[in-house]
Amino acid sequence: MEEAIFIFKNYIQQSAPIDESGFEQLSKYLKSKKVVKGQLLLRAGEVCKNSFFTAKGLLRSYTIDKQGKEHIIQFSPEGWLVADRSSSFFNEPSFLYIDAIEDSDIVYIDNLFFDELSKQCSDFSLFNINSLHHHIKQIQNRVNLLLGASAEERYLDFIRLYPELLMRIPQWMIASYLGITPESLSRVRKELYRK
Amino acid sequence: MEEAIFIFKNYIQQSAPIDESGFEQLSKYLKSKKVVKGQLLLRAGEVCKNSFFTAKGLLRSYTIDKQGKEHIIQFSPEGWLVADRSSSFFNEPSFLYIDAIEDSDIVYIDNLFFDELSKQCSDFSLFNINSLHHHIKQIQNRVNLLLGASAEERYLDFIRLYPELLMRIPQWMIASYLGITPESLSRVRKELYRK
DNA sequence: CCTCTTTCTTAACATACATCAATGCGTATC
DNA sequence: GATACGCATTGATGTATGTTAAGAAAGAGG
Repeated sequence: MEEAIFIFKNYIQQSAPIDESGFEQLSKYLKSKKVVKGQLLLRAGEVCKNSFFTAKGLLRSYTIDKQGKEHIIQFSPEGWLVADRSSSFFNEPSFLYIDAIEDSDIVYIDNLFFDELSKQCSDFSLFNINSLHHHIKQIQNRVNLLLGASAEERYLDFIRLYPELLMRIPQWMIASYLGITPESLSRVRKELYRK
Repeated sequence: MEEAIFIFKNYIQQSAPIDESGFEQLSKYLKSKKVVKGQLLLRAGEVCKNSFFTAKGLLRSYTIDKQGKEHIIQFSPEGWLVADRSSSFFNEPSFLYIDAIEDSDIVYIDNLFFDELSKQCSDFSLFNINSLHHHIKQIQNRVNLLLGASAEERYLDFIRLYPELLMRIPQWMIASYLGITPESLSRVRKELYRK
């Protein structure tokens, strides 16, 4: 078994008690791929047919607005799963782009994988509902910060939540995630040093 | 059966084929209440033990930030269900307030109602997953607007999405929902008349 | 019907953040 | 090792939105 798939299997087994042969059956829905820095995995307008599990490396998902500006929605380092859930679930064109920030080992997971797994294993659908709630909580928190917190506060929150990502992600991307310009982030950081 | 409960029953039956006696059994988890304008239904810090179904009237959910400013998260007119899902699901203190914008008829739905209903009726858990995805889609869209759209664009989007609420909600609340001040919204509107 | 409160509007002024432009630094590329 | 490119920083300036304050309009309550 390829290493990326193996790592993914361990990830799944944490939430669903599936045995080797059960997993084997589902493995037709999985593809391990190496992607290089900058490579696109999903393009806005496409229907999202896969989830992407990062075995090694780092992905990002982002939108592009009318003025052509990117807005980063999420980072996805090792052990994370990323997809456009709405697009998958409703079978609608995605408005997300997903690409690689670093050379990465990714497992492409066909949506059918989760359907099958849920059928075989009720623990997994519980896990799925759990992760939907986590997702809501996380986005909701982001809305709150965007509504009520300054650039500095949002940056501090980012550091608190994702300290290990700080050195791996270029600052202009962090700025994009925070909803500010790279110049502003630079100034925020300068101000924080001063203190 | 009280009218509010009756309306709620119809709402449920749209997604779950439950018969009278089945519903009767679950009705112990339901309470119909009249609430007056301004009345609090949920306070931040409490664990959210209920969902609230609006049979008549209008609710709002909101947070209060460190500086004491309110940020409206959601409006909930007739036929809508509102709750702090994260708080209910994870059994954590809520950070939401919910109160009534108008005198309203509300059904208080104990969280157990949905648990029981899901057990009895698999269609309903499907409905539930569906609505979780809808929720994610909606919040995600809001994040996008906050990241990339001007006050005017956000206002126009609000009008597009909730035209029927425009006259029922005071403008300062709409401003709060949009993440701007009432004064700014007033200017935006003036500017729109001019065009 | 009058009073009191809340909401909306307008204006002057303040500020956080964006934009534009220049510079420097690291590091990939050949 | 020279070139070039992406990224971070800094400064000058611009702009959308916030703040404060006042008055007008609308609505609620007695």
